[in-house]
Amino acid sequence: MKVFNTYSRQVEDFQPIEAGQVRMYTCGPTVYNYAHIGNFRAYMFEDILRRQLRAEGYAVKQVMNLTDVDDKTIRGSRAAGVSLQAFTARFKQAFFEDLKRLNIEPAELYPAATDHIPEMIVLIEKLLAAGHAYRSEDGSIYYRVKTFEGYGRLAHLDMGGLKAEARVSQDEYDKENVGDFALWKAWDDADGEVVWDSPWGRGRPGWHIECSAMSIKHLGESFDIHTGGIDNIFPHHENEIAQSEGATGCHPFVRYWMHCGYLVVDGSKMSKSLGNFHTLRDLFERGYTGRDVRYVLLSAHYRQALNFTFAALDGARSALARVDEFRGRLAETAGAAPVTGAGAAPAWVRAPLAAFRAAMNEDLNTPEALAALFALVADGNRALSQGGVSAGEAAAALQALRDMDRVLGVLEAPEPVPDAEALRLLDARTQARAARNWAEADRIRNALAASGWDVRDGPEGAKLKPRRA
RNA sequence: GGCGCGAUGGCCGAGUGGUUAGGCAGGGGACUGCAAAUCCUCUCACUCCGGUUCAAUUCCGGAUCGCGCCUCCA
Repeated sequence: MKVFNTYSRQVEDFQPIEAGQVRMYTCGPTVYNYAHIGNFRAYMFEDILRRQLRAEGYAVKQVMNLTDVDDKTIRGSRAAGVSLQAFTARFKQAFFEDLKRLNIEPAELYPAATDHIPEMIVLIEKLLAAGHAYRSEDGSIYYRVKTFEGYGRLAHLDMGGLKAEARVSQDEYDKENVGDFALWKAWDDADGEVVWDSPWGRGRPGWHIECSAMSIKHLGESFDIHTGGIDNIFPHHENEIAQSEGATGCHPFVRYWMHCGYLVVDGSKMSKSLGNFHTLRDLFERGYTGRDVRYVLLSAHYRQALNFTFAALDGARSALARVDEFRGRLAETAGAAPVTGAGAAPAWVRAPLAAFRAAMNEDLNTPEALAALFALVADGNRALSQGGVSAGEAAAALQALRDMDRVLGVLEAPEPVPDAEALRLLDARTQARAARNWAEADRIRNALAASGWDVRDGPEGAKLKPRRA
């Protein structure tokens, strides 16, 4: 399997530290609001990555952090007049609900920042002892960036050329250098009751330190993959490297850094003022499903900017309906036929499956993988129409779809079964048609449509299909 | 100013030094009592200007346009 490593800016062969076992850390949500679809692009990318790794036979241990203490969560909880914990609990729950609706596999572990304050303090003490950090007058602790050789390497930034401009906020006036970043923030009024004791006085952790502390604790001082959106490259991931390697002396902290591109909406960055800001919940209210959204997120390569539009969402729905239709045809042909060995699969099943796997192993090329899926659909439909498909072959094709869906997670969908009343009406219509009573037949067809069923007349009689929006 | 990304047919979106990406939409056909759905099938492309090459959408240079990062946004 090949993956693009941000650190080297190259596609590399993936080799885990421990054979057969992948340890990966994925930067999770800051739980101060409902996540938007741009956020979910990252979680989707990570889901596809872990699914493909598993499909290739690796055991995966994925750790995704929950940032439940930072400026935004503190501000939000104070505005809402509730405790930080109560405030973030609500959005943690919403986050997991959303993941489920997108059919994103759960990570093995979801550590929360507030549960790892002692580990962060230990890490900061190590950095202080190593001379990588210093205490400022107000009791905050900063990372002394110039002591870490190679700082800026991940982001390809030359820190020497950094302009000392006015982006330094006022509460950071006592840093030695503008590039230095906070490991520990001394308490101030805005923090309210959000405070922990530390060897340097009361305060709270900086943002970056949590990921170093939690990844080291749960994955070790050196692990395989670390992911996030490209906006995390700098400063967050750059700082993580400096903190982790600075504290442990272990290099490399991470072997493969992987980042997904932005999601834009109608060609523009998502923003509330443009009215193109969408949470997952907004889309559900408009009648779209997690499956529709998931398909759209799969339709572009993860490193490319993805243009999210409602036209794409509608297109996703149509495309998935075609796959559903195909699976239905296969199931009828397969009947109860057993899935035999791979050798029994016809070429029109084997070739797309091989192409699918090759595409996914080439740095998760999901658009090409979807093309392989549709090659299977088209070739299979053609074969079915020509009547030359055996039950065993159809079963093999169904198995191929399941194999693909192990990675895509978007194909299988429960189909509602017609109720007794609908079946009775269908039967009545069949009799009306036999009597050439077209008016009555059409009346029943309309009645069925009103109750959510489409009637499909075919060579083998009429069938009911759930009506699509 | 520094670093980096992108420009593909109506829309979305892969890829390749010479041979079909794919999806959606649209046209045609099959099927049907009529429909719908479905299936089959077809049209439409590689921002511009140079260069390398037998051959460039693909490589190199430049231009134009769009976008991102440069201290806490996935």
